[in-house]
Amino acid sequence: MSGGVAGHRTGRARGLRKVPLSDPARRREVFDVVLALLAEVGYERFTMDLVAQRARASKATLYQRWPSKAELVVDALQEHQQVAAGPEAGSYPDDLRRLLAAWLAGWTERDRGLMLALLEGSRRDPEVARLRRERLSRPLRQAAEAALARARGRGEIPGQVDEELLVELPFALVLTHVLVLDEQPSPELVDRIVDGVLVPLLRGGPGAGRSPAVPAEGSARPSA
Amino acid sequence: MSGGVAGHRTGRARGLRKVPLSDPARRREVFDVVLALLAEVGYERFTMDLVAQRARASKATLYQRWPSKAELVVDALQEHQQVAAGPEAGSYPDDLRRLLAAWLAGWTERDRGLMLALLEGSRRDPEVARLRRERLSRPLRQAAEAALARARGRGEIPGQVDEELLVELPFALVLTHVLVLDEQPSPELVDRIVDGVLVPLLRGGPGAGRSPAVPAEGSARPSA
Amino acid sequence: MSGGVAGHRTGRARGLRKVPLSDPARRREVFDVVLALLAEVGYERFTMDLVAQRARASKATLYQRWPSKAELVVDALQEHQQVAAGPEAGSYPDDLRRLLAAWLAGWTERDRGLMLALLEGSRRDPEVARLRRERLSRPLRQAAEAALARARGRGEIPGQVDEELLVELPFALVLTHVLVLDEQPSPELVDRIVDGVLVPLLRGGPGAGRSPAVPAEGSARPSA
Amino acid sequence: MSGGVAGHRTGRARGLRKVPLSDPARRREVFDVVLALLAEVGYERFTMDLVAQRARASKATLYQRWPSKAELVVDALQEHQQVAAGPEAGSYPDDLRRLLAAWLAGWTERDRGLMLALLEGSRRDPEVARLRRERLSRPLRQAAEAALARARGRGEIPGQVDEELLVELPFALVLTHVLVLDEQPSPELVDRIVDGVLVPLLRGGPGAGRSPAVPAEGSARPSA
DNA sequence: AATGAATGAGCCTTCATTCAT
DNA sequence: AATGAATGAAGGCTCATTCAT
Repeated sequence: MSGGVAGHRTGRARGLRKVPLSDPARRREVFDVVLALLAEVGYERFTMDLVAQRARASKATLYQRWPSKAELVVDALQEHQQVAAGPEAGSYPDDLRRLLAAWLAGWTERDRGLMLALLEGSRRDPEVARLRRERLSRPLRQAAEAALARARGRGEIPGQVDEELLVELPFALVLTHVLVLDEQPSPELVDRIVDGVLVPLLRGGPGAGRSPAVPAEGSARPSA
Repeated sequence: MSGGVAGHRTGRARGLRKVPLSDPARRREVFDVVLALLAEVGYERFTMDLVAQRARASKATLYQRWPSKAELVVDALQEHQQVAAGPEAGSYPDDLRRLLAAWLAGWTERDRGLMLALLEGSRRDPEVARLRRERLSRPLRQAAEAALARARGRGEIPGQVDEELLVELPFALVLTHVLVLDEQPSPELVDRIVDGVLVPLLRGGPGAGRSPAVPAEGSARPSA
Repeated sequence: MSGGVAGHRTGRARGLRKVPLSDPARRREVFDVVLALLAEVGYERFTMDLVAQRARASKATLYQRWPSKAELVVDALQEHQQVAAGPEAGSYPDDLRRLLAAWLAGWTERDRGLMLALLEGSRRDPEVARLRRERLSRPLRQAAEAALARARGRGEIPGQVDEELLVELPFALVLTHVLVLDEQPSPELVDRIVDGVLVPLLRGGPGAGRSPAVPAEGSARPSA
Repeated sequence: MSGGVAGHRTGRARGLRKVPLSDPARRREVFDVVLALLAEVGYERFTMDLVAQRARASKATLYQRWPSKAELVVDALQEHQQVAAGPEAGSYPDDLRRLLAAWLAGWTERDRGLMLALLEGSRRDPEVARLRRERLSRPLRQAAEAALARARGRGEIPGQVDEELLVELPFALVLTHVLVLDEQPSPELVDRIVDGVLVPLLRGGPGAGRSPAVPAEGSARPSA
């Protein structure tokens, strides 16, 4: 009664014991379906029928565990959140490089769609909106702010720079690339953001921003 | 009472003269309803019934002018976009300040929702996606790139700066504030972006870069 | 203000004087459109919009002349009827051969569809049903009955033969081929009916049915 | 009165226990409604709403079992068809007499309408057309052709007779009476067809044709 | 606890018909 | 007399949710 969840399609016509939704693995299975669907079609076109079908459960069963579509979505989203581990490098740019890399590392194709679904669902369901803020924005922001604090301590931040925007900057750029430009975020993008924006931005300050590999301009690609 | 087969409905509830949709003012009226609705509920939950109701038209009438929901939306969006007139100030930061200010000037509460609806609709309808790129993103980007070209001509852009990201930067920050942080964009935000990010970013000055007149890349075209 | 109707599409963008529906040629033009449409899509899917579009008239104009879709259809059908000229040959089979040939001669692709439309429309509109009986069934039946009377006079009809069915026979076969088998009626079919059914049927009788070209069996094709 | 936002509708009007569509009897019930409706109004005016109403089911329920109107119609028609058991009498006329009697035996008033609906639906939906051919026309035709083969074996068919038309003949006459003449088919009609047409047609006897055992053409197969 | 089945309330789109010019 | 435009009433199909087993 727990066994490897085994979500394959290997002709499970009849001979599969029904796994209750109370089983954590089964739950995860459902969440996977939910997240995949959200990413694929967005919040509004996400239907309980689709979930039931793909998760090989009946809608009634789903409704027994989650009282509404909104709650199922929120619950799935909640579980999904992986808090980025706080990095600690020697300089703000490098801290950010790691932070962003860690953030993007967990991204699959679907997270791009999830991002959109999250924004879309926020309008319909305040709970989704809260989740968006708490789970997506805040942790990253906090990690970035911690890095900022360290940088400030080291005197890396020029006085003229708006610190709040500085923190938002990298995420804003990634978001724009993902949402508006339909791009899949890449490690190169991280480097371009750090070397092409953050480093120059911090240069004027006391700490006179040191930057590891400075690739002049454009879509630089430090080959090592 | 309760018999009566059909035929009641005391025509034209509020003494409103029938104004044809061909009338430009009436069209604008409908577009206003469409945009407001889009902003309120998003693309999927936007219904023709709602439009008809609010615009005091019949669905059939709407369908006479626009062959589908998608086309009505696209048409309304199209009409709505006012391309910001190309600013021309003495410095890149000031150019951008004007550009952003012009962009945000037309923003009402609803434009946040519109932005989201556009993103949402893009996934469902390729036509909406195309529109978003061509009519909404491109003009802004071009204006910003023109400003960049002039700045480059003046030697304002340090060589290390990633020019593409530089162009995206201000918009990305606005977008983030609007979409993710639920903020209404304000003139102060513009100033913070310009003074707290752009200016410091460009501080290195010409010396840090290369010769003043390098048209590097993009569709930049030095003023001749 | 009458001129050759000229129903071509030769770029009649603007420069075409509006021809009133009172003009007989214009009426015929409309009827042509109606009949073509009926044949193409049947009675139910026939729409006033389609008529208006193809006839380059406005629906309101059509409604001015014909108070309803049903009446337009009926009127068009009425005009369309060409009464088959009564033939007069030396024998019943030859009479029928001519009669059927004359009937089918006027058939175009569209008449097959019209036949169906007529049956379909009969259910909805009693007037169409009446038309069907009066205009389609009766004239043919009368011509055939006249031929039968002559044949009877000549002693061509064996006593055992059911005369009513004998009259219906050829039409029934044509109808079946057209409606049920989706075939376009051909001159060969007429010969097969006359030589392969009528002639043998009359053989036993006093007149001992003479038949011009007797092609043994199957889909005979008298080459001359 | 007139206030109340929603939620009235005193459930299940007539104390009808909810019987699932999976129940065969319930299915038959729905099919009865479908067939009756088709017969009454034809294919185009047949609506899912009407079916739902009369069958006391909800449209959504119907759509759960049948993915489209076309499929519901086809399914109902399919179930309805009872292939006439192959008769086997001593002579072709008697064989046909039985075949026709069996065919018409199941006919109710509504089958006339059904026939029309089938013809009508065939134009709109190829699936209906296929069904009509395969399920309705073919079985009859095959039974008739089998009878013909036996008759041929017995030397009943005069050589001059067009065998294909001979097979179609009785059905064509019935169809004409039913569809064009608005008659309800009666046992008398069968006798008139057999005695007044078939018998005289075959009177010439074997001598008029050729040797008794000529399997000429078609899918005829002399009884071993 | 899981599920097959049912359903009210829409949603997009179309059609015959009527107005106002 | 002709037409551009408007519209109530459907019609096919879908979705979140609830029953009954």
